[in-house]
Amino acid sequence: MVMETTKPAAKDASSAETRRRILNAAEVLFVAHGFDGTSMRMLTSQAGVNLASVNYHFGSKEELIRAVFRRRLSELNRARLEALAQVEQDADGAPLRPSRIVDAYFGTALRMAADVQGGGHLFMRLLGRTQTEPHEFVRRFLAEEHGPCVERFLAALYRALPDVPKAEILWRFQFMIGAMSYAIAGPYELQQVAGPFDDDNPERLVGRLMSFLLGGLRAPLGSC
Amino acid sequence: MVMETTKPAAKDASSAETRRRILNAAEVLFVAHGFDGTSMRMLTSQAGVNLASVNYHFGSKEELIRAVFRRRLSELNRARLEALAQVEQDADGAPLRPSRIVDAYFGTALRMAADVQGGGHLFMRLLGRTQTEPHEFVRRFLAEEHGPCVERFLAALYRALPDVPKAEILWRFQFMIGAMSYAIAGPYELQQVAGPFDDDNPERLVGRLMSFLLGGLRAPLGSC
DNA sequence: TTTTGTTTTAAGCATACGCTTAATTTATAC
DNA sequence: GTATAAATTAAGCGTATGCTTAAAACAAAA
Repeated sequence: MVMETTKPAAKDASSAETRRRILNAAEVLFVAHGFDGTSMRMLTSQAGVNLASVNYHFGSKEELIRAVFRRRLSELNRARLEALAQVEQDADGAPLRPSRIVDAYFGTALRMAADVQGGGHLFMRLLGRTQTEPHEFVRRFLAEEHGPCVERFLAALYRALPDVPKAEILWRFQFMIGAMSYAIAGPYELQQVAGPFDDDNPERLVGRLMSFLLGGLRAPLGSC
Repeated sequence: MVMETTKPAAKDASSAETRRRILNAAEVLFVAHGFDGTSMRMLTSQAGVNLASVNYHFGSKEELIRAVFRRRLSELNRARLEALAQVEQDADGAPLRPSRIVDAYFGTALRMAADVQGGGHLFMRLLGRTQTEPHEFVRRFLAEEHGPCVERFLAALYRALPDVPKAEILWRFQFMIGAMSYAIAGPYELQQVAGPFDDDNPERLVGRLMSFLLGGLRAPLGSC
């Protein structure tokens, strides 16, 4: 199975290329038709590879799904933690501003989502729908992948907002994730009603969402 | 096909009962496994009816999906419009307070979602995932069903917030829908990280979300 | 009771699914 | 070159899918 005596050389290049094509096709089709709605035959023909390639390279459809997420998610969460570290460094011991924490988490994601040609946009749309994903293995896998990153951000928010009950912060974090997901998914339904938006510049979307999220995060606690 | 000479009597009761059982089973299984993940055989056996019943009563699986949404959505949007009418009546000609409008739309939905035993909770979870639904006929159908209601609420918000650009209101409405969806879906992932919430009382959830939404809606416009 | 229309039932059809397999091709190592 | 491992290919396996159908069961009308 594995070449043990010598280095893989160009052989792996071919293998890696096939894997890349499969992952890219999977990203496109999973967003468009869902996991169940994307058959191996659709997928492999879109990728221009043989039907058996997915099972050869990834083992199963389920493992392919995991690989699709893994590829992008590790980079996203790395960027998030790096941004958070930068915020902490800038603060230089002083308490962190909540707005900086929120930007490190959600701003980083939105900027990845703005990367249309690199595929980040597609992936973020895929990621946004997984909270309510029917397949449990997907939810479980994502919870594991996100876990360490989310943990650190929550801890940062607890410290930055010592007067706010933790349960409240957790819920508001949940709300913010929802708002972000729908920001990325785009206002399909509203456009049907209100006509096309006069402004759907992705640059401005970051500012719009950030403003909204911070307003929500800083809202008074009691009932309104 | 249709009994024309006499009134249907008890015959329809049986028919309606079968339909009701199918719709209820569909709601449960669609939430748990998605549309594609729910087969006609799963569905009919859960409902305790014959496999052919769905096609007999609804025509196809696709039409069944539409019927599942129709049943609850007409009631939800009726309640929303009624709540908005009440707000307008209370205002008695004066400008509406945005918080009242938001409550009429999102509070009504959340209160329906709090109705666990009546099935409203299940349905609202189903509804929350449809924004990013792969099947286009579902998104189109929902846009049509929601259209008139959303249109009226947007118009109300435009009037209540004359200084805010319409595009901004539309986006914030989109963000609010996302936050609500995730509020209803529940913080599954965060619970994995932060442990079980010390408070997930659905009563308080309404207050929590309302506070967050209003904070977001009233946030300053410029970049932060 | 007979008739008429509605609903339920069991069996089956055509097709699509994920995945496997044996053979072949391709590329490198010796 | 020959040997060896990796990757690709075409064919096919067993099973599940949505849906149809013809017959049976049922209920109300005449």
